[in-house]
Amino acid sequence: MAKQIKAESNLSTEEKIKEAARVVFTKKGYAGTKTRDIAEEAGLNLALLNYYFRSKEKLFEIVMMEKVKQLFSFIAPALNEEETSLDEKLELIASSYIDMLIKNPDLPIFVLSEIRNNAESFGKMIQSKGYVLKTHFIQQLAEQKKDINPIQFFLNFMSMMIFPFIAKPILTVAGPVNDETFTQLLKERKALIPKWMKMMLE
Amino acid sequence: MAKQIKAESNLSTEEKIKEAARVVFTKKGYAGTKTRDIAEEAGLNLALLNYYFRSKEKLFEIVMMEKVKQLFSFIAPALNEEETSLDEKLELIASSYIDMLIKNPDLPIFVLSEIRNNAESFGKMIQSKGYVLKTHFIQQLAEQKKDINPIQFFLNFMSMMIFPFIAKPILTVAGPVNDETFTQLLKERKALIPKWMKMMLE
DNA sequence: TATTGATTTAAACATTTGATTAATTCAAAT
DNA sequence: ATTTGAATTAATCAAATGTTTAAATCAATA
Repeated sequence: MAKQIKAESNLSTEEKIKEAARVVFTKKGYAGTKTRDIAEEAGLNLALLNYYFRSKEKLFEIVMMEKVKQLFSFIAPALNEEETSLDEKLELIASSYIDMLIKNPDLPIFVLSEIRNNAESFGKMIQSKGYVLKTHFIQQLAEQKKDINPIQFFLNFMSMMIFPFIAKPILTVAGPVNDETFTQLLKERKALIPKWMKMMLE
Repeated sequence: MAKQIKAESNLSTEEKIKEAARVVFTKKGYAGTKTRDIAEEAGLNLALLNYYFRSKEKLFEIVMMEKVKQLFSFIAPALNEEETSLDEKLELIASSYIDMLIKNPDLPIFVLSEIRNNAESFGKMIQSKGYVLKTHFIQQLAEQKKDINPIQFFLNFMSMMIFPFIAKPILTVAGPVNDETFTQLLKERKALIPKWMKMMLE
């Protein structure tokens, strides 16, 4: 029995291709993805990729743009929220961002590897340079604790949220972690990371 | 003027190929690397790759094995050092590990991406499963603070050391960081990370 | 129903890519 | 100097891969 690639759906052909491209590109990266992989994943004829999207590269750019947004623009607004305290920001961001990453565990490693391969062309995708340092989040941080470098603090925050997803393959292969315990670990981190970040401020 | 790929050297042909393979594989990943790239980087005839190493895959396995060792076996012994206190371990590991990463900034993203693409086959490269949890480091941690999950703590430690190198392309493109300030940031972290880790234990 | 244009398909094309081959060069041993 | 086997090279091969083409199918409209 030939394996069913995807449940038939009422998506448009164009959208089916895009969705398949998301799946395959995210899993295998640009260089590792063959246009035939995407066609098969979508259950569609190979020529349709070029019919709807001109080229592999154009299709990739669309997916990449989406994924960069998904990874970054998620945090940006929360950092600039005027209403919330620094502690609240840490809690809200950690909780929602980790939830998002649990649903998209391949997202960080995908975006970060691809950016490395093509650093220049992603300058455009990123909004104004130095945005992070001008946010309310950083202001609040500077007020509360003057002797910590805001970049270092922010880097710690991002590290602790994102790195586990990048290291997941190692943790499951080498360490005492399987798919379930990994998710459990991550859920715990939603509350733990803000706690640890606050400890660093004392 | 044709660009000089590599300074002539007295390395053996076999070693020249391996060195070129290290450079190109680490920068572009397995799928993104063409055997002709490696030959050109080495300044050698393409056929020599197969003459000395049978295939691209075999050559890759050799390089990958090296790089996995470089990334992991560096920490393993230090974690099990009987002589040093927990605080000392944090300081020694952070300092030497970050130094190593400054010299090999592409190492983490390379190894972690490739493992994702081929998780199974790297189970063999990693030593005994659950090694980390049996180390002296973890014992000391359990004694000092019983209410913290050792995996979480260790994950934080690794996150804060490794993640900045993975995020480097973004930091330089989007943020207020260039190559010099990045290295400076990382040097500061050699002393800061142990300090933060200790704060988490209070 | 016939027509028209969009959509889909199988086949083919040109290039890239990993690998091999057969000839040549080189260095050491006789 | 000759011989011998290893090392190197240019050329080639076969498969993979991104793309295009021309024909077939479909759906809407006249």
